[in-house]
Parts: sequence; C-alpha cells; structure tokens
Amino acid sequence: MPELPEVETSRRGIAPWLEKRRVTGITVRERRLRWPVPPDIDRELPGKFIRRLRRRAKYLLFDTDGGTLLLHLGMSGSLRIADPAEPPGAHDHVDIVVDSGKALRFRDPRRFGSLLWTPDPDAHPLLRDLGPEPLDPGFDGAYLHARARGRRVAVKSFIMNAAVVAGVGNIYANEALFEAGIHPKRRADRISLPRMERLAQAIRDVLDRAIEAGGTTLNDFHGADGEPGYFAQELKVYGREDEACPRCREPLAVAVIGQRSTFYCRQCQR
DNA sequence: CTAAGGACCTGTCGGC
DNA sequence: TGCCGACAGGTCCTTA
Repeated sequence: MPELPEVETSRRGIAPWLEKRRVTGITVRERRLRWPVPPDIDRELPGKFIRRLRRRAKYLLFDTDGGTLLLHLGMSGSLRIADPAEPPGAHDHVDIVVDSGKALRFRDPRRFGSLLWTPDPDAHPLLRDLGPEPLDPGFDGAYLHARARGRRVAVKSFIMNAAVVAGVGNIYANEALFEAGIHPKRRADRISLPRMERLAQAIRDVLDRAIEAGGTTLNDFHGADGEPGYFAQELKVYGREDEACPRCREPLAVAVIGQRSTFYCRQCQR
C-alpha cells in the first residue's frame, strides 16, 4: 500500500502529533520485522525530544536531539495516532508514546517494514546510496538521461531503482510511463533526452497529484480515522487490464517486468 | 560493474 | 460453502 505519496501523506498526518514532543516510552510487541527491531531503540528513544519528522524516499526519519529513528512501512505497514490504553489489534507491533499521552501505533501484517535507530542517518547504509528525491530540484530529464547511459534494463525497472531515483514504486512507475508515452519495456539507454524530460516531468506530476489527493489508498491516522486516499480514482492504467485506454480506447495490456505487474497501452506507449 | 531472480511475510480474492 | 493457488503498494541480497 505505501508508495511515496502514501508515506508523505502519513508523515503529514502524524507530524503535528509528534514534532516537538518528548518520547516517554516505547512498546515493541513484535521485533521480527524486515530486520529485527534493535534493542537499543528501547534504551535510546525514551526521553528523546523529536525535533522533526521528515521523509527520505519511503523512509520516515524521526530526528531527535540524540539520534534518528528510521521507519519504513514495507508493503503493508500503516501508522495511526492512538490512545496507548486502547488495546492493540492484530499486527500492531509497536507503540511510541509521547508526552501528550498519545501514541504512534505501527501496524504491519506482512512485516516487511522496519524500525531502526541510527546516530547518523546520512551515513546509514539504507539511505546512503539513494538517488535524488523526485520532487527535489536536481531530478530532471538530463539527470535521468545521464544515468541511463549503458543501462540496458527496461526503463520501468530503471525508474523503480532507488539508487536512480528515490521512492518511485510500482503504481506510479506505471502511471508516469503512461503519462510520458513511453513503453515500459524500452531499454533505458534507448530513450532520447527530450523523452527523458517528459518522463521526469511525468514522475513529478503524478507524485504531486497523488500527494495532493492524499495518496492512493491508506489513511486512518487520527482515531476518528480519515478518508481513504482518493488517487485510486485517478489512476489511468494501474490495475486496469483490458479496460479502454483513456487516450485511444485500445484495451490496456499487462505484462510482467522485473516480477512486477505492468500496465500500459500498446498504442500510446512506444 | 549490470541484470535477474529469490527471499522475506500475511491477507485477500477468484475459481473450482 | 470451503479450499487452494495466485497475487499484493518494497527492496535487499545472492548469483551469474
């Protein structure tokens, strides 16, 4: 469920409850996530002041006055603000309680998510080698074109590679390639600069619009739990096998690229 | 170095 | 109705 826009939507939803608060406790009910939740978190985190909550790729970074908490939602993770007295549901693995009395509750049925502690996030192996943020300046067609040199992989795999650009997942890779009129199987090194410019623009547009809509799915931060993400309605190709292409009315095709379902229009994408 | 495939997990859905 | 396989929004790691 969580791609970059969903992570960003989560960040915005929970930040007001956590920033400038002091952690009073943490409860870890299940340590077996993608990587075991390290025991030093239990020692380090309580008492720390959360300066700010930021996002890098699909990671959430809780910058404290003495170290940074890294959180990744994996495939099935979600976050909400809860009353810690409320009994945890199935797969509610972690509570982080702050001095307002509220808790951040991390649920993750598939346990592909992670929760880690680092004194220096810039040097952390999971973050160190990430490519630029797609919404930051510095990500553009010229950059993509340069990076694609000598890369024979399918362009879809190329843009889903976090070392190339951070945080483009399956849904938005499909959507951006449709938007740019580029066939997902085209070799990355066979795309001209102008078309890479279109692609970079499409990636930014799709992500921007999805963030604005509150993501594609996901959502229930506050107890009163919020709306679902509305971007699902705006998806042009993802999950729409055999439906009419919104541009040319040809039935949309599906293929598997890099073991991921890929939706596209044979007519409009070259 | 690149590219491809496996691995990690549980929940849900469609078909028989 | 019940069971079983296929599949799911991520990404690291191993192998060739």
